[in-house]
Amino acid sequence: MAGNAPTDRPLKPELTGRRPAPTIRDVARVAEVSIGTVSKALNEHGRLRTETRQKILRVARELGYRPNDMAQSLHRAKSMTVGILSTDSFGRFTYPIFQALEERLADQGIAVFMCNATDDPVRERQHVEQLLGKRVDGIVVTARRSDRRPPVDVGISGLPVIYVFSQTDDPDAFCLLPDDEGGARLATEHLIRLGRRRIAHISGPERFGAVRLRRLGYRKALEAAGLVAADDYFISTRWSERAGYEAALHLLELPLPRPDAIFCGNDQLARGVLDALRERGVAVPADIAIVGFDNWDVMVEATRPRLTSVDMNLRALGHEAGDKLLAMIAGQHLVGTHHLPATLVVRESCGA
Amino acid sequence: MAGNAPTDRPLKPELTGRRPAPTIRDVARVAEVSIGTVSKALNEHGRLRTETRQKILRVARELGYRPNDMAQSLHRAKSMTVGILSTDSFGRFTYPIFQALEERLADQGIAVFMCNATDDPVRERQHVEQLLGKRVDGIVVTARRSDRRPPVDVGISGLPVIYVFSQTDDPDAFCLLPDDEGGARLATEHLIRLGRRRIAHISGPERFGAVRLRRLGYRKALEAAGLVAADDYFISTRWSERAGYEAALHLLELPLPRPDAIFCGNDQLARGVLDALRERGVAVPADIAIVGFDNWDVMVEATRPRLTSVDMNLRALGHEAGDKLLAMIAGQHLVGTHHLPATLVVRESCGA
DNA sequence: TTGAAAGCGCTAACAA
DNA sequence: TTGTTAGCGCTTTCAA
Repeated sequence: MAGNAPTDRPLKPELTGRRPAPTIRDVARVAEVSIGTVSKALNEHGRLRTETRQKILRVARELGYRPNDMAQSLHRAKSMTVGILSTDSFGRFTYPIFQALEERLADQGIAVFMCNATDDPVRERQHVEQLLGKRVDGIVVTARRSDRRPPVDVGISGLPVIYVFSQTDDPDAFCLLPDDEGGARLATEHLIRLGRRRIAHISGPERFGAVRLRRLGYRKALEAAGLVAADDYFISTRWSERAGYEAALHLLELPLPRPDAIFCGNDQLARGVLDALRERGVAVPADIAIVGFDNWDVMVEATRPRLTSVDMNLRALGHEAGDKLLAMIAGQHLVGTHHLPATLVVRESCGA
Repeated sequence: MAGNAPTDRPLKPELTGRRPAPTIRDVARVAEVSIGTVSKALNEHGRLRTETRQKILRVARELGYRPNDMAQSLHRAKSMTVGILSTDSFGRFTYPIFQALEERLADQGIAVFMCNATDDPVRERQHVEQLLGKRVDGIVVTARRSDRRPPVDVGISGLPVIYVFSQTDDPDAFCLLPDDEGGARLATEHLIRLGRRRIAHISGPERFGAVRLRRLGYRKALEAAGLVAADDYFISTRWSERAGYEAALHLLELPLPRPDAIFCGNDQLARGVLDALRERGVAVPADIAIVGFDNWDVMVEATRPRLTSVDMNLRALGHEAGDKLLAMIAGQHLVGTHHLPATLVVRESCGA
């Protein structure tokens, strides 16, 4: 055991220049103490002679020792990792959620596996299997939200699963969503408060739950104000600027009284609408006020006038997801669907 | 050791409903064979009596056994994981790279840790430490590309690091970038081929390497065609639609002959330019042809006419990054900066 | 064809 | 105050 040089066992550079990470054993050998003692020193556990502790810490530093998480995890039966399973190919919505979630978990020393499985159940299954093999402490599921998705099957593991920005049928599942209905209500109420009475609504395909909920919020706000939501004032179309453009032209040609406001199901639609109105010489917000949904910076700042829009607070959603997942990992049992409040960000397009 | 029921050791549901994953030991116990035999059966190694193998596989399935990757990794000194370190807060560029990379690595059974460290060196350091602790087999670094970033310090580990869509000063580093210069050249050459002679260039802030390289490509193409790049024809501004709008107006007011084409450093600028031109009654592409950069679907499809744009092929970049990282993990030693070809996607805005 | 046991790197309980 | 050792779950060599 005598005082071996640090380069004793492992540190011979291989062909690749890669070298095995030093182990606690290496530290013990160099510091001329037992493994248990090193462990004690590093984890600041029992009592040790200051001198010994110092020496161990010094050696550890010199050797570049860093405990092997896998070995630790094996021992603790806690991997300190979670998996994020996503089926959103684009990432515009899920990326902010990712970020916020990762931020929250990283604070607790938990690392995040990113798994993409765009529209491919087989791939998703492989990912889940892999995550189970890695003994993740929890799984987060996000999705493009056209519809409820089938639940993720984690077998008998009882592993915590949380659905964010996505929903599933399993009544025991825990789902976290933005408040589409509330957001739509906020937008509509704001327009009403500004004196608008003939408020139209252009939105995406009705198979999206979000579309149905936003329409619901829009309707409720109108009804609460004693206004009617004329059927012709609602248009369901694609989620694109061009669709918004066309829908706006259509609205202008209706025999109905012309709307004095249009609440759009997303910012792209709103932008198309603005485009059409400008082309037709309709003043925004003077003649028609516009409100969008998503508060997507690229869109809302580029329109003229800048676009008032509903913000789903995706980062808050991600943080909340992180907190809840941590709670579940800690043993709490959460179920049901929860909605996080949206916010209205007022700019010039609504004439506030 | 006699035939114990499957529920012998672990499977009592805890308070949380979580139960420890069955181990190979559990399988062995239930199947009434030794651990080594189970291992052989599962890994299809040595020769076993078919009967025994069948039984083991059946028991494993019934118990929901799945090998613990951490234990395997510990043994093999290969974690089968890599980390992605990103400082791109927005994700528009890095997300497609992520996806493609993850796809490639997942095919090899390698899982990806996602680490975000937007503009925070401390956080980045923590992430690197964590990844080292997890004994990842490699690290991928992506960044918002305003400038070269300091190299990631992986200590003496000799761990493979690859910089994608980002660059560092370390001459031993391996960097993978889109070919900004080549992309710009493609765009400019295309305009020249269409007969344009007075080609302006509006781009982002010059501190971006991409801006300098794209300008270089633009210039080289002009020079190769015997044209001059008038200094007034180059405008460096912010990366926004509004900036593009203003720059276009500025160009129109120059005492110079009016340009007959504008190559823009990104699609947002191009969109602002289109906006300005439409407002001024300048026909696109008849009077002025426009080409953008990024080929960002949301932009290129929404403009009228639709926008011709340079595609950096980010997914290809991600795939290539995955392949190269795998090669490095396998022991190959790669250095230097490599550029992946960009493509010109022709639409109506250039009058092809 | 199967079993036993060492070892991967670490922690923690127990001995000295 | 320090050392020894039994595991954590798995693979692999060597024995039986």
